[in-house]
Amino acid sequence: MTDTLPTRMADLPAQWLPGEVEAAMYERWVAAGYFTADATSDKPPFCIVIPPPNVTGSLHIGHAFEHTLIDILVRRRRMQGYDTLWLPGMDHASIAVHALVERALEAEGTSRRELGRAAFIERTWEWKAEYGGAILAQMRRLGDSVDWTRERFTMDEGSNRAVLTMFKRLYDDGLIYRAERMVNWSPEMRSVLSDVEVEHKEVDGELVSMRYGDGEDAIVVATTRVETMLGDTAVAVHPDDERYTHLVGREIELPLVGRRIPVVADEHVDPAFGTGAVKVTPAHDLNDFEIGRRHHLPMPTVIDETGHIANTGTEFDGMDRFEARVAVREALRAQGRIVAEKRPYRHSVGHAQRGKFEPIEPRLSLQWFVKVGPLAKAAGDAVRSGDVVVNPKELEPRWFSWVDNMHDWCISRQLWWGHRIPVWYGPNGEVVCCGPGEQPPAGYAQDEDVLDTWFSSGLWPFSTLGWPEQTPDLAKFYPTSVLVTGYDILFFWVARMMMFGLYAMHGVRPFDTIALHGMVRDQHGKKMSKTVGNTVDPNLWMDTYGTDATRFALARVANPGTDAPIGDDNVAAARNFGTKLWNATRFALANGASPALPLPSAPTDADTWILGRMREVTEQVDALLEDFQFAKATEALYHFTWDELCDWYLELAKPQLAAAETADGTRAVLGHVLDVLVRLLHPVSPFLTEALYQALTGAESVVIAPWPLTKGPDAVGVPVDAGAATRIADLQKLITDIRRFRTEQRVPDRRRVAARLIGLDEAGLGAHRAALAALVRLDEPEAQFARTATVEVALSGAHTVVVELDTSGAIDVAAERARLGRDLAAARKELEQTERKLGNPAFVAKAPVPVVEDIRGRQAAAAADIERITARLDALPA
RNA sequence: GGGCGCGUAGCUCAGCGGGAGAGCACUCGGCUUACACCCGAGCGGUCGCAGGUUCGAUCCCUGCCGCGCCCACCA
Repeated sequence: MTDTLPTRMADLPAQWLPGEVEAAMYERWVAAGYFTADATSDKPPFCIVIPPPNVTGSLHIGHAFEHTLIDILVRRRRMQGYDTLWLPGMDHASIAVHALVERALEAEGTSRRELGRAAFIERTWEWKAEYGGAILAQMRRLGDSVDWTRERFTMDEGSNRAVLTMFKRLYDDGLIYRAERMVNWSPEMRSVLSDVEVEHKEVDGELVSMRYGDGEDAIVVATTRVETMLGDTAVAVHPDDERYTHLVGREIELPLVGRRIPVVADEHVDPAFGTGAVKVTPAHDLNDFEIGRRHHLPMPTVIDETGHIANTGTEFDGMDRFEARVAVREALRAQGRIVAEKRPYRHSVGHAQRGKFEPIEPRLSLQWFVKVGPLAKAAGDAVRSGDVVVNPKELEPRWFSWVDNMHDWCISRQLWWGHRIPVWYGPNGEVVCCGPGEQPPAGYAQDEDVLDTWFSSGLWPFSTLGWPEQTPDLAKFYPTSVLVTGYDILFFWVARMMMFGLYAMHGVRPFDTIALHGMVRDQHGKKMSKTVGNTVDPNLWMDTYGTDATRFALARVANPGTDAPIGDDNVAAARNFGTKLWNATRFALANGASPALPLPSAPTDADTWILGRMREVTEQVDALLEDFQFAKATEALYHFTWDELCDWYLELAKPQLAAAETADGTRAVLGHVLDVLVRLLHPVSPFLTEALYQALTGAESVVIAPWPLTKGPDAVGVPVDAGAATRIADLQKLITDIRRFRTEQRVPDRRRVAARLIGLDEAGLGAHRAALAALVRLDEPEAQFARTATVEVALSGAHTVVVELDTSGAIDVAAERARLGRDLAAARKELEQTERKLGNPAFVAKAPVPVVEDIRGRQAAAAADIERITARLDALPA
């Protein structure tokens, strides 16, 4: 036996292809230019734009998951003859980078403020270069077939031009404005956050009721943020609330501060909640801000940008907001003004999603906004009209609820890392917005703030293709084909790309399909988190089980829009699968299999059956991948390979290879099926399949091999032959039943048993005598044959094969009785069920004829089984 | 409060109108010349509960119980 594939079992206990082999393959693919797209070719385009991770310095499992799914799509399209372009843009993720760099600086004993703006930015570039290189290497290792030559960074020159162009256009169209609004303020970042960056979470707080005013003027209000009372400028009640009509319009004294504040009537107040009276802090609460606007109240800011009390003229100035909460409460208590306290009081508080997850502070401040109305409307309409498809469709309502109710988008950030807002202020209050190449008049000062990360990220589908230049890439690859991302990022990124794409590209969608995947979870379906310690490192999996196994395992749990639970066991199973395929191919090659051989003109049933299944599976996998059903496609390949090809065809092939008249045909079929299988598997497990494909075919690379077709002259496999399929199914049943008998009779696996097969020809299985003998270790009966046991197997078409065995000795009657007893019970259950149905006149009258016929057939078979098994039981010695 | 979804074998999940499935785990037997990362056989489920539609419901409808996620300015 000559192996053309090495047996790696001995030297590589963990995985088939060591990292160096994978790396060498990857280099070869890159050098051969397989990953390079050509905008001038006439091949159809397939383009995916994606942000690689570039923040933590290590490939996160979520990114490994997403990249695997994208690469599967891209590799399949490449094999189909598309010009594939997987364009990596580099995310600058300003807030996260800012937070991480600040932390790094803190560890070095310095700070952003000490460094100054220019030095901070320089330090950030260094930091990103350090981590960026590491992460790119890890992504290449994952096998991503990315065109790295077109890598774009969102803060490079081209990106800056795109951002400036976009900002200027929106500004000139009146879609960007500056206003003083209630914003989500992060005291830690000292920056504003957009609505989507705020995560509401239930926390145990306190609800404190306190009395404002005295005597007749007394009115009780409640709050969860006592410290904000320092900024109160009114108390509001419902206009129809008779309890308070006498107070409306009067002024009462604000405790601790001593300011006189009015009692106002406002529809917003719910008279049924609490006392029906609300304290109003217009500068630190959105509702209060609206009330303040309606009643022209002053709006003093009493919490500064660092989260400390300020400008109240009280002893609380300079106190942290949480310290002040306690201090103010106790001061009020000292005055006897605390009426009630509820603690703990569960309520929802907004937290900064990035950074340290601290509670955000609503705060009135001057910021830049994108007027989102017309943009969001277009984004909704694009999906409504079917121009853009959301997959899976169940997530569409989420999309609509978001884009149809979007608030204006706050785009300014008080950070130093990011695109700076291109607006300059003149000495006399002039405001100019400068586009690319434009210079502000001398003496003007640029706005200090930078843009939200998602402003530049929203431009990716076209900025990475060269926009605003009219490049060949842009002409060919826009709109891009599909956006693959997690549902968690639908609003952050996808919505922004959609709005900006439709706006900048004159109504042309940025992508045809939004394919949403779920989040990777641990093996128990729990969310992965660093604090719980259930995170997994894809690099560790690649070390332990190999890249292909890691990719296969990830794909195998990827159902659209659904979370993907995965653990070591899944990856080990995927590794085992690769091993199985590897060994099957070794066996085939050692026996001279080759796809170059002509398929046999007189195929056996097994040949016809496996070739028919090959075509079916190809059709299935192709359709499933087209529909982003990665898990099902992978599952189909797994079961075809293991349960059908390896467990049955390979075993049936052994006697065929031993017989001269079928040997060549078997070699051809084996070669053909493995060739197709390896090509179908390549998008999922690229490295393993490259090795196998080259060994099988001697061709240059599976990366550029044709994707298997099921139609036309190059269709793989053969059309399904029902006759062959039935005969193989019968053969399998026969073999399984005899094996079951052997196991239960404790006939040693290795021992050959003489057997007489009756009715084999009548059942159409005459040709399979040799296979049967080989697979269940039967010998031809000889002169001294003495039947000691009989196994009867009911097959299709009312055929029964009787197997008389000479087990040379008494059989275990009890075991045989138990086996037949189980069969009898099953048959009786079947008979009972079918008779119940057939006994129902309504069923016979109303059910479709084929269904009734099917039940009749099953009833007859069950009845025959019972008779046969009963007779067999009776014949057993007592 | 609104929206989406989920409760199926010990665990994680497919199936979604006519005979209960997979992977892992478990039991028993095997180093059978591709593979012990393996082979063979097996155990294991009133398909959350209650109604309804239907000849027929794990599958469709309604309600309930339990759970998850997203959105939402109620002090």
